Amino acid sequence: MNIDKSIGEILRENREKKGLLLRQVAAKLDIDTAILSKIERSERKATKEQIIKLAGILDLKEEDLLVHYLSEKIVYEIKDEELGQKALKVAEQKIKYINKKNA
Amino acid sequence: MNIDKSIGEILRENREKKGLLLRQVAAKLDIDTAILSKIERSERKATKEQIIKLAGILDLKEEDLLVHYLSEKIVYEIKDEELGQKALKVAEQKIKYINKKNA
DNA sequence: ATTAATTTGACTATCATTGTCAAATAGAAA
DNA sequence: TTTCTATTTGACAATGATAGTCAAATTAAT
Repeated sequence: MNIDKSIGEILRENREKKGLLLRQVAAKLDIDTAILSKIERSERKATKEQIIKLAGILDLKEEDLLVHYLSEKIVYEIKDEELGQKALKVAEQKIKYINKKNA
Repeated sequence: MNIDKSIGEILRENREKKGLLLRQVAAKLDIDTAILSKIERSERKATKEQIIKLAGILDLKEEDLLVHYLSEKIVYEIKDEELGQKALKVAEQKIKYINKKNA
């Protein structure tokens, strides 16, 4: 998994690799070109539905793209927090605990 | 760290341990009693500022309470996600990467 | 049975997010 | 250059989520 690239960069690279225009991809997503431009430059966040559609349009593995997307949302939420790293570790434990309980 | 208790439960336990009423604590937070009641029963989320104040009012370690609070927000964000656990791990790597870069 | 404390639910206010649109800029091709 | 197309920018509107108030209903303690 590409830890060092933003999801926006990945989307742009793959769109260009396929020779598609912002306009064309935006049309398939049923949004304005401006938004997709912003998503690719990390100025806006995509929605989950858009990510799923983009995986289809750009022939990317949906699961990978979603993991990337979700992890970016998590990072965004704690990026300015002193205690972010600690909170992440505790969150992991909590999730494990919840999953165990519901197993 | 108390993985198995919600932050609401911790707040309630410690409020009662100190013999304080919802009304009294809510007044110090400058919010309606109803909200604090909901926070303690996990029906609403507190704000970061409220958590900080509560640590002071209830003599809890601010850092611990904040870590609990942040981790709960993270868990909330991915609790319904199939890929939540994977995303968490990737988020950790990304944070490490970011911190290394800014070191 | 009263009184005080908490809970519930309907409602409002505020704020973040998602989107549109049009104008500005950048890039290619003539 | 000019011209045409693609992308970017920024102001604005619509929507949705979050925080809050208030009053009535419920629960618990005297």
